[in-house]
Amino acid sequence: MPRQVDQTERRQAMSEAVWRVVAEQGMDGLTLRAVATAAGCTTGMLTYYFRDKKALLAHARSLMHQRMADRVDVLASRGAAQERLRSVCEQALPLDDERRLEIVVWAHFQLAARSDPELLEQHAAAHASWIRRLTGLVRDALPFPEPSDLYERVHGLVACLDGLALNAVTDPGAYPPELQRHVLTTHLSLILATPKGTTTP
Amino acid sequence: MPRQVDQTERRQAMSEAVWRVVAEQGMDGLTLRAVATAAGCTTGMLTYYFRDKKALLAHARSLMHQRMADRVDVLASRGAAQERLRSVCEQALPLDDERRLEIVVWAHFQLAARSDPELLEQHAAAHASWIRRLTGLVRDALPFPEPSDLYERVHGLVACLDGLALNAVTDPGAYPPELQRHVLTTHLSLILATPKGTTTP
DNA sequence: CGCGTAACATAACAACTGTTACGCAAAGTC
DNA sequence: GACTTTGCGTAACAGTTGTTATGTTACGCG
Repeated sequence: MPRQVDQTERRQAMSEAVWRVVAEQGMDGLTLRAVATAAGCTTGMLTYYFRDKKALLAHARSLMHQRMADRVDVLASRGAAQERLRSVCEQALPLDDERRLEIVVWAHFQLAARSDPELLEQHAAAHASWIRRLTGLVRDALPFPEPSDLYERVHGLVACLDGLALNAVTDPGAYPPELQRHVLTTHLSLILATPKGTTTP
Repeated sequence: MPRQVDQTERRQAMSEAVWRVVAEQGMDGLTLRAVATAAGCTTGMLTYYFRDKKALLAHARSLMHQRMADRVDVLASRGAAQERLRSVCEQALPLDDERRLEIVVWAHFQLAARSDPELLEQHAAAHASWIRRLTGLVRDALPFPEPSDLYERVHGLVACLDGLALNAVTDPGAYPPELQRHVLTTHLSLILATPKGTTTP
């Protein structure tokens, strides 16, 4: 056998190059040559490790989902209930460069899923899993009996995280990490401090 | 003078074709030929009314922003304070096909603005204006003195609307209009029914 | 009734795209 | 040391892209 290389490592490096290109140029700037340049290799190497562009994109998406899930898994198992909830929520915010990159790419993938039924299915599954996880964390963190509108509260929290993340990566100057944390703190307070909707419709 | 046409109307029709293409195919599917097909004309006609692709995109974006602003203007001036707030918020949610289209296109433009300083500036201005408008509406709707965390509450509301809209257009089946309205109701209740943050950090 | 110009359509152009084929180097086996 | 196979670079290919140039139509004025 000739020289051996770590194929898994190569594929990861190329997927990370995909992330960088998507984050900087968007989906319409995602060309094989741009990825090759970002990865410091040639298009021939890309086609050697991936059948076609679609396979490269699928791997890049899958790897990102896996990394995010792993990080959340760790955070969701340590600390008190309210601390676990908060730390997991912060993982969905672009508080540093790494998460900023992830969120931009994630948003692009999410929008791209709209025109690809296969991607949409994967996204829907991941989203449902995310909702379930946050529901459990919110339930554990509640200092009072489970309210009847828990379902809506969690969906509101998820939406707030996604929207805040999207706005923050679009205009980072207007959404410094402190502001993001304050908004999250306020929202968590409202959710966890109001026992039942004294609704004013 | 030869036959006269309403150039403004033509430009609007072409911009609306841009919206449809972006909503269905994304930014990387936005080609002049695709727009021409969607508009029922030829690429020659597109280049006759717009210098280049960038000008076409700029017009499409500008027209969309103007239409959204006009609709909000009307809603923000009729009814009681809480009703105005709610109706304006609902304009940011994909509750029907028209707004679904707008929100998808808006999201694509927002992400695209990340790699174009000029677009980013326009987006930032529009976003700041949106925040200001909602701040006023929330202030009017509050049944108690202005809380110290009003700024964070409004940003949380805006984020919640954006995130909810994004998730809803991505997977409409999982976010029927009723669910969107319930989430909005719950969130508005939390904001308007809790006088001060009895914060549980 | 010409006829000039606004309002288009058609087509050619170079640049760029994903994909495929081909070539070569090097590391291990015999 | 010949030989095979993995690992990769180079280049050619057909298709698509935005842009430009060149026709062609038809309306309204004189």
